[in-house]
Formats: sequence, C-alpha cells, structure tokens
Amino acid sequence: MQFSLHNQLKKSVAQTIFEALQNTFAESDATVESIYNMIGPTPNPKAGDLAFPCFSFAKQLKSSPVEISKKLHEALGTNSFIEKAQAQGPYLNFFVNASALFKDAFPKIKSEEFFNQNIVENAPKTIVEFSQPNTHKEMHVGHMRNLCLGDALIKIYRYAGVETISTTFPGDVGTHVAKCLWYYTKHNDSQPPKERKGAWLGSLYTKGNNLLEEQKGTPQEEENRKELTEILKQIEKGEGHYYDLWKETKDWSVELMQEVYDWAKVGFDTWYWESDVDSSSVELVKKYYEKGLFVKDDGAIGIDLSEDKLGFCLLLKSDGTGLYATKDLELARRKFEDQHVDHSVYVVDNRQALHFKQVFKTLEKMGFEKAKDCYHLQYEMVELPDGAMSSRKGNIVPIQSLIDQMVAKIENTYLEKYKGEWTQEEIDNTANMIASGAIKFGMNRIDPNKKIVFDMDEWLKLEGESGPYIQYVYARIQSMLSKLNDDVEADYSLLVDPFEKQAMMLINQFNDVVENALKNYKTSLICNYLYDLAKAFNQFYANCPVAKAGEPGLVGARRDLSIACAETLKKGLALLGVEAPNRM
RNA sequence: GCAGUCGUAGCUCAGCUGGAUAGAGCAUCCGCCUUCUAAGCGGACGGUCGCAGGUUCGAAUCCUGCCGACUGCGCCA
Repeated sequence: MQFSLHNQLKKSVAQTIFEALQNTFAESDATVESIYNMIGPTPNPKAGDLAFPCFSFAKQLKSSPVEISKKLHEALGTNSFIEKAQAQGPYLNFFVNASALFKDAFPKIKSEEFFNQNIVENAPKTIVEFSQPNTHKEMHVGHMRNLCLGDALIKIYRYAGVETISTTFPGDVGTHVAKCLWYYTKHNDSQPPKERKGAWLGSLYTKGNNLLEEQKGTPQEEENRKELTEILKQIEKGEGHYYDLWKETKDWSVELMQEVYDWAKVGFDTWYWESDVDSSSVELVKKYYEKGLFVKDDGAIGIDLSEDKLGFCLLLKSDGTGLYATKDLELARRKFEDQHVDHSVYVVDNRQALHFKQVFKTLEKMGFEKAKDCYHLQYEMVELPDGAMSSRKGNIVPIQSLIDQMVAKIENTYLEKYKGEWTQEEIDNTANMIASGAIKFGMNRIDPNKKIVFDMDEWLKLEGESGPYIQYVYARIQSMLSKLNDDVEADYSLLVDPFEKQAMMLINQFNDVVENALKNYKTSLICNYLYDLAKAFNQFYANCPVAKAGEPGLVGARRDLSIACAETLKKGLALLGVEAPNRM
C-alpha cells in the first residue's frame, strides 16, 4: 500500500532538509519523500521535537554523520513551523513552533479537513472478513476480540480512503450443528424459552457433545454416528424434518448474534453462510481435480504442498464431502470474481495459520493472481485463568454476561449520582456507551499476537488505560466548553506551556498513527495513541486553567486546544467503533 | 519430530520497519477537590529487556543456538 505525505509538518521540514541537502551535497539522491520517511521522534523534548538521523547518508556522501548534520544545519533555510534547528552529533534536530503549527491546523480540525485526507494513494479495493461464529453455539468473549478487531480495521481502512467491504462467514453447517440437533431431538425434554433461544440452543450443544463423549465405546456409539450422518445428509439435501428443525433453530442463533452486533453497532455489507458455499465448493474442487491440479490419495482428494513446506491440503473426504479449506477456496473465488476485490483480509485466530497458508497457496496454484494479496490477520485467543474457553466443554463467558455486568456496574457506581437528574434513558444509553468503550478498547488495546487472559474483575475496573478514560476526557471537555464564553478571539502564540505543546504535537500525529496501524494491521496503535493524547490533555487540564486563564487570547487559545483534543479523541474512538458521550 | 507465536517492573502491557538516559496502567505507600466532572493529577517504590553468541558506529528491536509457555501439523470447523 502506498501512503501520501499527509503530515504537513513533516512534509514542510522534509522540504527544508531537501533543499539544504541539494545545496550542500549535490550528489545526494535523497527525495522529499525519502526524507519525510526518515524524520522521527527525539528521545526527549530537551533534544527537540523532530529528529533527522544522518547515518544513512554517510556512505554515499563520503562524510561522517556528524559532519553531514553540521553542514546541513548551516545550509538550512527558514521554515515557519520551526523555531530552531540544532545539529546534535549525528542528528539534526528541530524544535517545532507548536503554536504556529496549531494555528495552521486548528481550522482544518474544526472543518474536518484534517480528518478527511487520503492517507492511502491508489487504494486497492479491500474486503475484510471477520466474525465467523458458529450457529447452535453461544458467542463468548473470545468472539468479541475478533469482532472488535475486524470492525476497527474496517473503520481504519475507510478513514484512510480505502474502499472496503465488510463481510462475515458464520458456520451454520457441520458436525457441531448435528450434535446440537441430535441432542435436541433425542434427549432434550425441556422447552425452548421465550427469549434468547439461541443461548439455550448453545447449552444443548454442550450437553450433546458431553453425552456423545460419554457414550463413546458403548453400543450406542454406532447408532449415534448413524443419526448424526442422517442429520447432516438431510440438511445438505434441503429436505426432511431435520432440515426443517435446522432452519428454525439456525434463526434462533442468528437472532442472538444479531443482538450482539446491534449492541456493538457492527454491520456487515455481505453475509456468506457456510451452507451457501458447501456444494459449490465441492464442484469447484472436482473441476480442478479433473484439470489435474488436485490428486487422489487414500481415497480422498487434495493438493500436495510439500514442496512449499505446507504439507498436504485435504479438500474432499473419501465420502466426497468437503472441508473447511474447500469452502474457503470457493469463498475466495467469490470475493475475487463477484466482489472484484484486490486485497482480502481474514481476521481469524492464529490456530488457523497453517490453514490459511495452505488455502492461499492453493489459490495461487489454481491461478488466482489475487492470492498474493490475501492476508491472514491472526490474533491470539482470549483465555480464562484456568485455560482455553470451549463451548464444547461449556466453560465460556458469554458476551452478554460481560455486557450485563459491566452496564450494571457503571449504572450503580459511576452514574449513580445522576439518578433523578438524568432520564433513565440517558443513563442507560450512557452506561452502554461506556461499556462498549471499555470492551472495544480492551479488546483492541493488546497486540493481536498476545493472548488475553480474561478476568471479569479486571475488566470491570474502568480506570487507567481504558476506553472510559478516553471517554471521560471527552466528556469533561464538553462540560467545560458548555460553561465557556465562546466568542473570545484566540491568540495561539500564547500557547507556550510544555503541556500545551505536548498536546498540540500529539494531535498533529493522528494521521501518522492511522498510517502505522494500517501498515502493520495493528489497531492497538490507535489505542496507545488515544491514551497518550488523553493523558496529555489531563496533564494540560490539571496545570493550565482555561476559563480563568486571565488573558482573553489565552482563554480562546486553550479553548481551541481543548476542542481540538476532543475532536481528535472522538475521531480516534470512532475508528475503534467507540462513541464519545457528552457527559458521563 | 517439524512449523508458528510469545518471553520487558510483583501483575497486565507500550516501546513504530535498529538509533541518543528502557516507558505506562494495576497493586503498595504518600500528597492534591472554597477554580473548568477525583472514572482525574502529582510523587515514591520497582527492570542483569528469558539465556548465550553474532551482525552493526549503535541491538529490547535483526540473525543463529539454547531454555520456557502456548498453538498447529490428511478425512472437525
């Protein structure tokens, strides 16, 4: 992916360096763009705000980095964003005139121009597949990580100017469904509840699975297997009482999923069902088998990928039915050919790493050019302190239970003081907004390849580096602004406090963070940044009075700085799918 | 056995594609509400960056080996 030079400060400094370089070292082949990408942070504010390391030029310019830095410094032209430059050893450091920068940036922040730049150039049309829950099971907090990750990624892509399709691929067929329906028909004697039937259905799956395990090795085993096969057959054929039951119960699960999606305000442009691609994927594989790409081995059909060190990828079982990989081939074909995407991202946990390597390699061998633009965004599991969560065993924390406990905690502690003053509706809305913020921020905060050990008590603490911390800053700013006379004129040159500067510099970095998040598929970078910015605002707020700043120009300038912080935080939270409440 | 991911403060984690004195949160202890929401701010305590080599002007970051944890490896999804 190609990125634009969207950071005005860095672009302008890069231009200044470029000119100095041209004037001093004619043989330099550095471009404004290459310089832009080399400009980085300094270790501390005393050393400056931006650093330009000169090491990489040493060889080409046959001069020491220290010497280069010195000469560049002497040749440096003026730049309105730069207060002064300093050659410090091999680094050329710049002290930014943050108030000049802010004066330039604030109107663009207010008009949203700052947030509407194309960060990506020549963006490839992208599809992101995420949230692939199974029907007939209950969604747990592990599924939430996937949902939060995928949704944030989509929003970041779209923010950056990439046309993106969001899609989901629920597992509505397979042995888990058969096990659930088997128990439902043969052993269940309770009635489905009136509400949240999907959760009840999920518990039947767990019971069914346990009973089948128990009956292994008994005369019942053979009979059970026959029954499961019969269930699967009827679903595949689309007729019979099991098929009818499947259709009915599937809807219960989908309702439950939809409840979670609605709560999280996540939507999908396209829903692909496993049952949709089931038979067509088998046809697809047969076609390529006839072409000679796939081979028969031990009665089954697959592709030998051992020369790519990916083993053997099985595609048709000896009974002629397909597997997970089979369906993913057909699904990928549809994404390429029906949706015409150039770039395809799969948000799936890291246990599928080999699966996707095999699928992508197979697609490549099938002749799909876009196979090389497929990316498996893998993430580690959410576990409980005593190990992995498993619907099979029944030791899960349902998403709903986390939501309910969190909303209750927020209403009964933090929002308690507003009871009577606010309407119950506002209290409910706010509590849900904060709970959503806590969960989404919490799920995105951790680097994807680190596992999350889920501890309910920890999640219910809404202090420190959390979504509500950021939301709280936003709400406090709104509250402060509402009490402020907003027609005083700002004099930005009065913003000279280090805390003010810190906040202004961070705001300027917003789009750089988005760029990095995109480059590295790391939504966690957005979280880290928002926390830094919120923290910077809190420090500013604790040290610099706004309303009682004294000089009117300073009141206006601090007011605008607060507005800019609030708007940037709000935009950043939105990238995580988190709303910012006006009061909390 | 082979492959992948991870190993930074008591706990949970940042540390961007190597860069200048390793940073937060939680926990513990101490201070700050007669001024803009204390879900906050400040301070103290706390680290041989798993171990050993290597590359480099420079390594928590890259390479190799070892140790440890987790995951995956043909008829589940």
